[in-house]
Amino acid sequence: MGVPPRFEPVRPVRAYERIVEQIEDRVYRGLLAPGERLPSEREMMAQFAVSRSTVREALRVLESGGLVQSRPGDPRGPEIMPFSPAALRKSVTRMVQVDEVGLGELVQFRMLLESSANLLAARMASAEELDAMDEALAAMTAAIDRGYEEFSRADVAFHDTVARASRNTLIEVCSDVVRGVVLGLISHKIAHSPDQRELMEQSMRHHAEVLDAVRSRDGARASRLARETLYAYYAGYVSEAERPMLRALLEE
Amino acid sequence: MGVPPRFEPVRPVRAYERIVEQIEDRVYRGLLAPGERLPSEREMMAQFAVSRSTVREALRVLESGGLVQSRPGDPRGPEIMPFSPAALRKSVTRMVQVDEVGLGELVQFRMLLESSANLLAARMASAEELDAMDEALAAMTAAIDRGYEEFSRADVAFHDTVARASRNTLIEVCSDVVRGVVLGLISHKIAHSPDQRELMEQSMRHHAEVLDAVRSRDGARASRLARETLYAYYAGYVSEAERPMLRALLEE
DNA sequence: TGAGGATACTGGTCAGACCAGTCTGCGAGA
DNA sequence: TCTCGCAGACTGGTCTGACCAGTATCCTCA
Repeated sequence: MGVPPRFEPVRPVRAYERIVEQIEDRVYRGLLAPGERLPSEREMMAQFAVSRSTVREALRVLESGGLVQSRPGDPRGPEIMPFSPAALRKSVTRMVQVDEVGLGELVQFRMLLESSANLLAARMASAEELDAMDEALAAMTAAIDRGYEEFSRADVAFHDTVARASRNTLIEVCSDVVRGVVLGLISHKIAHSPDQRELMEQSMRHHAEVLDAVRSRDGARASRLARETLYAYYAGYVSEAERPMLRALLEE
Repeated sequence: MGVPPRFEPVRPVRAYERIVEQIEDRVYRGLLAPGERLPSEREMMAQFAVSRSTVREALRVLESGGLVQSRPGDPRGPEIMPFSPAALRKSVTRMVQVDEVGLGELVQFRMLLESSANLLAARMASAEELDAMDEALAAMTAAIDRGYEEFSRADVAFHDTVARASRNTLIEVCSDVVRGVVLGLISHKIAHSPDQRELMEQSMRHHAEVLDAVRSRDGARASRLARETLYAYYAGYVSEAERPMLRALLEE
């Protein structure tokens, strides 16, 4: 039953890291809420008993993580920010940029997320949430004449409404992030597509079907629709080699 | 068809951000590969024509994003790091810490990820990958007598093998991250549980079943097993109010 | 009462310095 | 000839002190 002695590699702990930890900890424990302010750099330098450069390095790290934001000239000091998926988005974007994941994997992941979101929405959505979906769909219909840019915004809003109805913040945020990255990869292709209007109308029909399935509480159908729709919409942009992995999510 | 003039809020661009961008860009375009080195701070300060503090702030941001790593005394300069899910993990951990998501949502998300991973593994796993799963399962059996710590490690390895067989890096990484966060939240409860051994043996049986389903290419069963197993294992740690959302993923 | 500017702050950047640590290469000893 | 050990030239981490361009505030003056 002897547990072998497992040692962890040690890294020198730098002063600015300790500062980051202290501030993170305070935020995590709710002692520092979004909207509240940190002391000014010069005051923190006194409180932490370090130089201003050290304080600033800590602030840069916190800022890059989206936890705080500094604005020059603001006498109230750096602001604690509410959670934002920006950091997540950046991580995923990075994975894509370094070719750690390809478009096929992204689309597959999105199929997985949206099919689950639809399933859960069909099973848990409240009457108000169903109404919100109605409105979002109407907004899409209205936007179809105002160009792809506007339509895309309305489209995103619809997906957001459904994702929110899934009652799972993680699904909501991840859907948002992955959708954003996918669109970033191919939006230029869509924007230059000759049959834009056809694409929009097709998209409309699909979304109407999804809403119908959600409204009639048919989770299985809503879930399947998400996968089929995404496949129909994106398979053309995915390399032949990656398409089988998308199809693997269709059958069942 | 008039697109309303959409302006974006402007933020002052700071010098260190431009440095971060330049380096990120070089990494994304493959001009700077993992293992390669950045010039020393003093040399970058000359190349970018800024002061060392500015270079250092840029390096801190890159380092907090896991892109580079500095080690004092290393004459080769900061190292470009391979992709690591650490940044993702931190984002998710942060969401959990600020109560943006609860244990229920985490477990639900994990059910979703692992059920998909199992499904895909059943449909795509190669013979080698099946063998690797066999080995991982054997390692678990062997670890059961060596305490929870060791067993848990083997357990993680098994899940990793399955996730890898799904052929989707995003699923693999997210599973890893979410599993880690969940375990971080409740591992102390398990470690102090009186019926540890019973838990481990139950876990073994479940994993054997999963492997069986994957081997016989029964994706639907492998997928369902993941959801059921996770529910059985974790529902007890989830608040009553959140349990229905887990059960919503069980039926079908 | 209202508009104006002085003031005291803020963060962003710079310059130059010291320290502890690591790596390298040279030379002394075997 | 080979090995060991030490000196030096680097590295990053931190500090001090300074300047600048902004912003918020308040106080004065019309």
